[in-house]
Amino acid sequence: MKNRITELRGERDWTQADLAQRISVSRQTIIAIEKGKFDPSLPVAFRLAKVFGLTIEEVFLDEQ
Amino acid sequence: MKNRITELRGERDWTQADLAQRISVSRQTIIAIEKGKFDPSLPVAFRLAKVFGLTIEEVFLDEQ
DNA sequence: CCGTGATGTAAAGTGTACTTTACATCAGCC
DNA sequence: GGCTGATGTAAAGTACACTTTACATCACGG
Repeated sequence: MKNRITELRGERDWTQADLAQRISVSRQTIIAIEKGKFDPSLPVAFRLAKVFGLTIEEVFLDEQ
Repeated sequence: MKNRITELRGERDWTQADLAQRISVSRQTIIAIEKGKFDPSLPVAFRLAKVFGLTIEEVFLDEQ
């Protein structure tokens, strides 16, 4: 499942460590999600959408 | 994380087995999610929202 | 009654989300 | 050249999402 996290994070000039702290996960988790190593859990997905002020559907691409 | 799955499934007169089949998970997974035993993964959450014709935010309640 | 369908519980196993720690690389700066 | 910050990789461990199988309960129709 693709996502726009690297892009959205860049727009806000946040480092991976910044974002990790904002949503209470480790930096490794951010790296893994950005690199597509795995999908976040639903609660983490909600926190990511919220921190960017977007909906989950706007952050994660449902490529069917 | 609360969800409206039991309610939405009921409105459509689908059994747990029906819904499980439609989104390609086991019936146990539906039971566990309805009973709040755990949250679905993001891909399963997307499939649930899609099968109900709603957004993830409309199916899952982000109680902060 | 008895059978059937829908819902539920339990347990054991597999895979994945997430953590912590440690180290590598690369760019920019002084 | 050496320091620092940002990004990345790797590995080991924990917690949780999901599966399969098996069995219990309860409502309903015949």
